[in-house]
Amino acid sequence: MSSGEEHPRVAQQGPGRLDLNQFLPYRLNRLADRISDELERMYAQRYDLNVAQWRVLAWLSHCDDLTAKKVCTYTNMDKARVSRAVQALVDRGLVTRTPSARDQRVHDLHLTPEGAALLSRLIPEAQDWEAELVATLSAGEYRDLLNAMGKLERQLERIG
Amino acid sequence: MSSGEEHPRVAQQGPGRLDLNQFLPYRLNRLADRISDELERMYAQRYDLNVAQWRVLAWLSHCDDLTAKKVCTYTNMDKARVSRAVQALVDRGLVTRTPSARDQRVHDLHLTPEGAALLSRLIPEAQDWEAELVATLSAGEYRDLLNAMGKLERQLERIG
DNA sequence: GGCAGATAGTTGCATATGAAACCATCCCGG
DNA sequence: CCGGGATGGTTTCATATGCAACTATCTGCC
Repeated sequence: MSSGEEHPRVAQQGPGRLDLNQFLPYRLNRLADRISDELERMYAQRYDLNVAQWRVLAWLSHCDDLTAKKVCTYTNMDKARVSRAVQALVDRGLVTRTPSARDQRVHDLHLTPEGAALLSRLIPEAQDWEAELVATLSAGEYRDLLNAMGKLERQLERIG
Repeated sequence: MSSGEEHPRVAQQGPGRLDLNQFLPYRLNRLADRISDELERMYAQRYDLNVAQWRVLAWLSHCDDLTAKKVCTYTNMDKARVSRAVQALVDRGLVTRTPSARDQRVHDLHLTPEGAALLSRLIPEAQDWEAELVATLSAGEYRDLLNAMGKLERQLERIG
């Protein structure tokens, strides 16, 4: 760790050169990846959940009457990925999937008591960890950050 | 697209509930993923590059005398992934990999003229796209955003 | 000099993922 | 009604990835 340079020697700027540290997509990705890695370790080690499963559970805690399709749109995950995550959660008895009375194609997803119990342990841990992460930001900085991210997401919809 | 609700009905908050839209790791990941998806489409369609390959190229444009190890530490990518990305770039004649005179274990990476030419077309496109993305942010908001992200990264090092 | 451990990089293997094909159900126009 | 799409969801298949084992080289210590 102390052997190599922590920061690269930067070549002169200019056309055909890209300063990645000023390139938002790169910075955002690096940060998100590192955060994701940390949380993933937490879910995986203690609860044997992968990211997709965690997201499904989190949405189930967040809003009632969920379906796989909704999870796809909310989380931007592929429907195959969601399907497999839900399957794993059903197999573990954390979630129920029942065909909707209205539309037999749709399956309503719900937490089982076991799933709710697991979440009631996991969520506080995740929130504590997040609190520690953002401890260096003031309340205003935190608000501005979420705000800027919201603007970027809306701009993405416009561009894409 | 217009059929489903864009925003989920949110259940009551409380213990055991998690509002994902206020949960920074989730928000950050979703934003980074969406941006990444867009850029990936751009690299892939027009230049037949995947993300790992693009990152290696970008670092090569950014600083001279690079090695696979440095790419690993800078980008947080697995060394196998970097190795395969470099291999692909060498096969395509975009990058050279020569054993270092000092240490036969390390390989110096350099752009070929072809690689530099490709970057000189790709980088402006990426920058234009980024400019469009952040067009909704004021200069101050943009600076604050990068600043907050820097703080989070430093805090991550402390925590992890 | 020479062995023990570290380090750069590659390769083999198991798994996670996305795209596309597929199935079942629903909806709509005639 | 009923036939052609659309839609929710699953499965199949190819690929990308991470981990671990491995090779080759280097470094330090005796």
